[in-house]
Amino acid sequence: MSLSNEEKIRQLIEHLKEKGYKNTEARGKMIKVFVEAEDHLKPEDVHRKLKGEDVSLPTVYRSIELLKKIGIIKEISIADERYYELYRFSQKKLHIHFQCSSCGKIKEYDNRHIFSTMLSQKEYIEKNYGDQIDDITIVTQGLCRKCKTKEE
Amino acid sequence: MSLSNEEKIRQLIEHLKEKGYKNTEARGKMIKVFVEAEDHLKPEDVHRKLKGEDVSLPTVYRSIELLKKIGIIKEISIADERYYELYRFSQKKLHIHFQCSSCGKIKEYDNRHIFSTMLSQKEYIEKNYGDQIDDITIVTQGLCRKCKTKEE
DNA sequence: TTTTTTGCAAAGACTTTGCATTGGA
DNA sequence: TCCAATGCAAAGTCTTTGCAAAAAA
Repeated sequence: MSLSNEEKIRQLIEHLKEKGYKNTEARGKMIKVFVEAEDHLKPEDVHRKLKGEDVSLPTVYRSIELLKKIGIIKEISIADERYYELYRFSQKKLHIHFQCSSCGKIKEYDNRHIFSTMLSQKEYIEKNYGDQIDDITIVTQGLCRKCKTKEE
Repeated sequence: MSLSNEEKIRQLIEHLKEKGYKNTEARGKMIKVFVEAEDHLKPEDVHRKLKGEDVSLPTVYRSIELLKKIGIIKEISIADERYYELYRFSQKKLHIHFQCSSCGKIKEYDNRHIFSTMLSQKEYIEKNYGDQIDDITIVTQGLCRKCKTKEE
């Protein structure tokens, strides 16, 4: 079963406090944005979603840094842009993104079969190289189905 | 069998000319840097390697853009930094990077078994989603063997 | 009250652009 | 020769920082 957004937000704010940081208005609002977005956002996107909520851009950057540090969100670099997305409560710690080099759209492959293969690769690497892998980000690029059709 | 660096450079310059661009000193030197580096470089790294060769930073950026456009190098984003590496002649069009979150070092997993699994995943995605995948970049993060040992 | 967090303005890092000059074919 | 490519300086982005004011605990 999955938690409601309100419950997730509550737990994340609890986590923030446990780590010794203050539960401020700006942080609460940003946590809400990430929980509700269920998507990867640029700092500018977060700021835009908070328009009229009086959260300055420097605060957005500072809070992103903090939320990242305590594991609430994670950073992904795609085509030299930084994106952030909810890390806790994302059942999967593995993200497979696709960016179409024609239309620029980014989507995510959410597929049980791919996931299980990737996780077995992770275990293979950990066993054979001795490194501990906490996070895997896969970015694929190419032509999406729609653009492929157009070009034919 | 693999080509010598000189031969690779020659062929890449040929490719440049075929595409209608001039074979200038700056471009030749940069191609040489990428062929010999066999590693991912930041624009600043390329510039540093050309110290004393009179290639300005704007030219480094402009040439990187060009070499990328004609498929000689490719861009990778790791931990919000842009890197570039040779794309042609890299037998593998698939790169699996690991960045240690403790010491920051970046290495590459170069392993036949992982590669073949990843390529089968690529085919699986292409068949099931209809997208055409030209490039896969995998960035893993965690603790490398050395740092893991230190922390224990 | 005390310490952390915030907004503002300014500074920084990295990247791109305009334009006159140089250089390749 | 003629157009493309380069260097320089300047302008743009995006991101970070110093500091006084405001807000949590």
